[in-house]
Amino acid sequence: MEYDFRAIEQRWQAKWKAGDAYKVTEDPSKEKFYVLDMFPYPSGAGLHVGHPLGYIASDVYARYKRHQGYNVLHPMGYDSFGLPAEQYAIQTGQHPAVTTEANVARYREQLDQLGFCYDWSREVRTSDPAYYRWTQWIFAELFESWYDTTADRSKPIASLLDALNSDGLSTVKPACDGDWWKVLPAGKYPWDESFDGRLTADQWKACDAIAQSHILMQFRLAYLADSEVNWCPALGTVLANDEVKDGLSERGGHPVVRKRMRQWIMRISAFSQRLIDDLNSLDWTDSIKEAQRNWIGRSEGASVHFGVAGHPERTIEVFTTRPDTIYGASFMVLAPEHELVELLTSAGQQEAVTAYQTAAAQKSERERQGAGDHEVSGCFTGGYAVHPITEDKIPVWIADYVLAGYGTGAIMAVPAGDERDWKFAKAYGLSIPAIFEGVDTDEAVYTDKDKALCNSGAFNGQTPVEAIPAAIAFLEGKGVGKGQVNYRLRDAVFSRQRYWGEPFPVCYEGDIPQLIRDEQVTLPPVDAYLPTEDGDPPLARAKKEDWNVTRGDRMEYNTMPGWAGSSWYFLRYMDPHNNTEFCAREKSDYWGQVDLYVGGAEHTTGHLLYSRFWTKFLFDRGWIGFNEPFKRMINQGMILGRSNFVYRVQGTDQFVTSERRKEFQTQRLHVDINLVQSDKLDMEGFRAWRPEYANAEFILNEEGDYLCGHEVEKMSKSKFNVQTPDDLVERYGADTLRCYEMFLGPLTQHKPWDTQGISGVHNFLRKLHRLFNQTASGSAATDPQYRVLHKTIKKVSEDLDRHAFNTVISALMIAVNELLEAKTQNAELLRPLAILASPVAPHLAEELWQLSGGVNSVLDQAWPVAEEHWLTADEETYPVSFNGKVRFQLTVPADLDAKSVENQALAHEKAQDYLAGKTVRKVIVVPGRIVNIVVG
RNA sequence: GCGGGUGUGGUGAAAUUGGUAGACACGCUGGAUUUAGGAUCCAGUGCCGCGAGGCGUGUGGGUUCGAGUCCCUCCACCCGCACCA
Repeated sequence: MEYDFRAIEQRWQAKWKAGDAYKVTEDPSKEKFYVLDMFPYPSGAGLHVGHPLGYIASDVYARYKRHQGYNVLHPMGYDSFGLPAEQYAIQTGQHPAVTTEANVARYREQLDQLGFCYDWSREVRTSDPAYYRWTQWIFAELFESWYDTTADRSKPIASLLDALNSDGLSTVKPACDGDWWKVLPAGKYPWDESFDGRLTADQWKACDAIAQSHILMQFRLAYLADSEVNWCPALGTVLANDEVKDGLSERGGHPVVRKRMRQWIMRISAFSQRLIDDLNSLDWTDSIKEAQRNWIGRSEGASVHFGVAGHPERTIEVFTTRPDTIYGASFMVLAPEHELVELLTSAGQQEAVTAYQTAAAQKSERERQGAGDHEVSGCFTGGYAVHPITEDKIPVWIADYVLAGYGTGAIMAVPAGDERDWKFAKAYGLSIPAIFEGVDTDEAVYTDKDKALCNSGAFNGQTPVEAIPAAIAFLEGKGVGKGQVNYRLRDAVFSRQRYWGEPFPVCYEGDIPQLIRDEQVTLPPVDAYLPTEDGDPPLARAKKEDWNVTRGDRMEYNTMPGWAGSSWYFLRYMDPHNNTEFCAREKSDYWGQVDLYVGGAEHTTGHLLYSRFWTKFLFDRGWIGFNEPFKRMINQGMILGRSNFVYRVQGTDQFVTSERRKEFQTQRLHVDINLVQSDKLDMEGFRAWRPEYANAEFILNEEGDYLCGHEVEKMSKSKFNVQTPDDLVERYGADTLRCYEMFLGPLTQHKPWDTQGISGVHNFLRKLHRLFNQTASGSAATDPQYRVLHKTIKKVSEDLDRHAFNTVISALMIAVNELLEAKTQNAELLRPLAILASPVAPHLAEELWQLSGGVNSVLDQAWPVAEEHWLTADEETYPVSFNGKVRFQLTVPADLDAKSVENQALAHEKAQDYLAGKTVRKVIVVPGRIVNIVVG
């Protein structure tokens, strides 16, 4: 009987669907296992063969865990808010929901044909109001929370109000901007210029409601603030730091500039240390953990206050990791945007400073970073700072290389010990005090830490390692500085000036935002998906009656960023239809952390950071019982395309075969891989492909073929190298495609797609099918056949445990080859093999399970156990080597002791050739492995 | 510059604790068969050599009876971050 994969796959997909085979419910009697895929953004292009790689791997693992008796949660959904649908809407006027719906349907169709074991009753879509209602709820709870830095926990805002009313800020330390009282919007506050942030209960109570709400805003975890944001004019929206690459937007590659805007912001920075510390509890690769640490960017050092000459009441605060080098600070540099620039600038320098500031503001982020080559530029303010120890007056400059967004936006420049400061000093002729013993820092900068300090007062003779803590203590004693830990991680901008995202559950009364919590705010229809003429976001176009809720003076016009919905979706799968909570605590207690998270490595840094942040927040507030979302994570490698090329002789319609292209001046052109078989071009097909090739003539090779060139590169439409899973499922079946993608190589590695190899895997499934079709009643299984089975059980189980899916397929191939060779006909023996094959080839496995007399579905069969006695052979064959070179094989009884093995090896007739005239110095016998005879 | 990773046949790769390098496939070569197909079956296939044998896991060294695996050096490529004080 032929392997009719179409009939088999259709039959079982229909039966599984009819029987709800993949539906799971909480079952306290069973141990749970949560296997999650990164849910896709449903793009219009559909899936290519690279997309399902991770889905197949997680599916295989989920099925394996189910066989092992776990209650497996394996859901799927869509990250369905996003830019492409909106941009399509801008162009066509079609509502993004319509585009999204169509794309989702297409994705579902493609996913279904691969036979995944998703429980589709748990599907979520981030753009579904029933879902984003809870994204809005989490936002609202963040708004209603503050971060207690003493307890290192998020707490409800009510507890902060209690504290403010009774003790002001004397007993609580909420996470906030350092100088929160300086950035308050205009209003009436009961304090004067000298206020330093130590708010008393009386002052608090003396504030009116508006002032109180402004103050409270400074402590909320979701807060509104004017801040420098990454503004992308082409996209008309702000972007988060991780959405900007090299000063260009990640999507579309448009220039990004800095702009000051009032935005919703998430206080993720309060979680910095926990986000670093808790990485230790996770089973992730070092590279992902490192990327997280890198992004958070912790550095230890000191904050130091320099005086301002002529303004004894003001100080310039800087952060430094090298407080030991403070005696070498010969000038200061402020970011051009620094608030003290105005005060410091002398009349004579005013013009130059303003020009420099203007130029800096107009530069794009990319230009400002010098696009890699770090040119020095700066401008003297004309003002001076006072060194906190020597009390010398040192000049203050502004320069691009000091970033407003890091530290305090100001540095003490130590040219002797810092590369950039040194370059800057050289460029502008500033002094470079020598502070390292025996180092001429006039010639080159010295950044190592193994020379003692000099010209450094009390620190003279100490190495930096000793001097750093000493310097911190000294500065603290003098009251001009203190030890400090700094993080690169900034608070995350949470507003987007787009239509296709979650609307905020917020309205405004004046400029005071009010939460709307009793009714869900849904996206109103708009007449166009572009900003208004006043530059307001698209939602400002909605008329009052278009909103389902209108309150206050106006609604919030911004929407939430793409990462909002994807930061908690793994929780919603646990309780997807709950309309009173985002997820019932009993459900999240049962399902717990994601045990295995599979996805691409491309955009994970931000996603992981944000999901971890929200998870910690929800944990702090007691809504879930774990503080990290993903216990273990695997990044699948990218499947690369294999492009084909034709070579057109320049200025002609002639195309030359790859072997002879050097004889001509040619132009290399991508050709559709569907027109190429084993690099041979279908010339007729090529002519028919595109009108400009209709008259193509070919210069062929000796065999009369046209051979195409090839190269491995990313799959993309424009390279005509996209392979869709649909074609392959049609031709070989889902099981073949699943097995082939797993067989291709280690999951985590990038690898080129090569359709040719698929025939080997397809053959394997045909042979497996044949093996079961040759069973005969009454035929007994032999011992060697049992050994093959149990060896395979062991190998497949171990390989699945360590996610080595490629060798699982090899092991099954070997088993099938050997069992066919051994003419196995016993159904009893074969049945466990169907279970072993079921994770990778579920349809065929089910068919063969039934065929071999299995009861119920193969899906629920217990995973077979390898029996030890079948794993040991009666005889053992040792490779016998002389001085490490294997010379012959020696077969002995398996239970023979090492000494006897040694004797037999030495007595072996072939050994005599190698022993002649030599003395045996040593014999090593590794039981079950090898015999090595050392002669000399 | 910093951090992470990878280098093994013509190709994808295997070798889990140091123990026969190249399993399993693809491709290729030869043969058989055939309803001529992108089918099936058999044999061969790391390199050099007629052979015995020698050489082989990016380079060079080291440890060891034994190294793809451990240590040091250098090289190449890929990915992430990057004027972060």
